[in-house]
Amino acid sequence: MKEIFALVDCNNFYASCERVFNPKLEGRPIVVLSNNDGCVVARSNEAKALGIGMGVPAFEIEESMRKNNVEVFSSNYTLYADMSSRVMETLSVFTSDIEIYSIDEAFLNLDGFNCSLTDYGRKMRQTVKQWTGMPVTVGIARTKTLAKIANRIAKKSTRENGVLDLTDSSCLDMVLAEIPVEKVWTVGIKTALKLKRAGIKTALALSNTDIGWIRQKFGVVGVRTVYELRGISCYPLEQNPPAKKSITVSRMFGKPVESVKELKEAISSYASRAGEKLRGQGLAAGVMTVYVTTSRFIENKYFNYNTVEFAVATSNTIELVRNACRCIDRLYRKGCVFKKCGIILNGLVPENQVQNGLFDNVDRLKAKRLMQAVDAINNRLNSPLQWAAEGLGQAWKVKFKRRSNRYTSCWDELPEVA
DNA sequence: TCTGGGGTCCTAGGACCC
DNA sequence: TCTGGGGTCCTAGGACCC
Repeated sequence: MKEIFALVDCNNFYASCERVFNPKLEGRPIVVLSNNDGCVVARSNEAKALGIGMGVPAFEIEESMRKNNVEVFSSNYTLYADMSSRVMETLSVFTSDIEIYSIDEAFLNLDGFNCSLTDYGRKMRQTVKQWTGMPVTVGIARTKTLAKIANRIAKKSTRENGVLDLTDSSCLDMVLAEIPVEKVWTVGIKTALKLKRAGIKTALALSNTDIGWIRQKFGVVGVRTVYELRGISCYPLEQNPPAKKSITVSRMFGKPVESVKELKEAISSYASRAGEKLRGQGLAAGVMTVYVTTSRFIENKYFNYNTVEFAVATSNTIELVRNACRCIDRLYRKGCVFKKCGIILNGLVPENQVQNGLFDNVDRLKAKRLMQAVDAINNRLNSPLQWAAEGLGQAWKVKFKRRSNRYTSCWDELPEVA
């Protein structure tokens, strides 16, 4: 039996989140910036119309944004995460076969629905808007790749009214002929360049390419993409996402770091956050990698990393912090101006399946109780506890100068009605 | 002065074994 | 002591996604 996928995608998600709680922003150009207010990560349609590109460094367009009265926001991840779960919860009313693909996208299986899929898509769209305030677009097709394309067209064309069903469409070839090959899902910048050099410029041309040639030049990923464009599904709906294979915490510094002391404070803070993530998912890590780097944009770049293997997989913050600091001792180089460091945890295993070591003399039960107590307090009270190793001044900490309120998750920041 | 963060999958090549 | 070849496992790096 052939499948039917719907891709529901929030429009300009971060920008729309800001608008939901601030109606004055309706019709205004909005831009949301990355950590440290570094570069543009989301734009409202009005901002796109002004020619503001995705990923552009904020300092380059400061002047033009001021001139055009663009509303600028720092990222407010707490707000976005909460809005995301509201949208996903609403969507799951329409089918339980749902895959949350990213913070602002979900694939739904609409197989076997005995109704007009376009009407059903419109109903979803209206309901999400009414219940959460979030505008979404729906693309429907036989494969995930084609659903992505349907969604793209529905977003661009006002005629579709936010929903496009390409299932068994007689004009699929015409549609694909209009899609530049670099806009196809899984075709990135490098692949697009190679394809274009071979004369393949549209999604239609790609779907008509010889499979053997694709296999040789682009491996199995390329082959899957071609099949998906032909309507043969290669990527099933993933309802129970597989367990995480790695956990990363890394940040650019709010201000450059030159001392080993500050570097250790920062890595301690990230290690602590990584520990929270581990325990939140019921996992323990067997391997830890710490890295440090100077700016990518200078000569004499310095990047280096150090990896530690734990004899017994751990989720104990004290152990993570101690080892992360030892890594910093090995990585630190005097005279370098560091811009970023990070910690990556690998070898993840469920906490209750950790292999104990023969010569392990750590009181793991005691450590576990301590972590549980810390997590309980931090979860309940907006994270008042932090480790001494994280330091007090924290000048390196990420800057969010223009952050909006956490309207939905913080008592002190609820929206007020005058 | 100012350029994000967190993931996954695939492949090539080296190490190692038989 | 010398030789060939095939298989597996692991890892680093590339490419991509949002």
